[in-house]
Amino acid sequence: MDQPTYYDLVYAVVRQVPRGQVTNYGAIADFLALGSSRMAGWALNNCIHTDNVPAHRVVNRKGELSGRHHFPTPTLMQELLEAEGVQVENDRVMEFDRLFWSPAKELGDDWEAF
DNA sequence: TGTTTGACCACGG
DNA sequence: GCCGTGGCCAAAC
Repeated sequence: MDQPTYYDLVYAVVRQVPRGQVTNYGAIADFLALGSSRMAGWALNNCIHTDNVPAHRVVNRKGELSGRHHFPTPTLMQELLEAEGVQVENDRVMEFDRLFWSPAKELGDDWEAF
């Protein structure tokens, strides 16, 4: 395969994000011990080659839809979130603190089992 | 093979 | 509370 292992881990974590909730790059990077949040972004950048990865549920630490421009259409990310009941305004997730989903907190440190 | 960039984050001013 | 800088790792040029 032409994709490194941690890419699959990022995809798997993103797939575990419940509908109607969101997470951020830092949480994923820290949970997978990638070493830097940018790796999460790089992995998500490659997710365009992979299906079943709800990348619209991944935003930056401010709750902004930083990756919307990488979607097929800039508005698709917001559309998907709103379709799941997440209020999005001015390209930012409303009540982001309440909708935030932490993999380390929900899945636990001994995840890895997939 | 060295430099630049990237869907970021934390810290300091 | 906003802006600039550093750090982090990997891939593209």
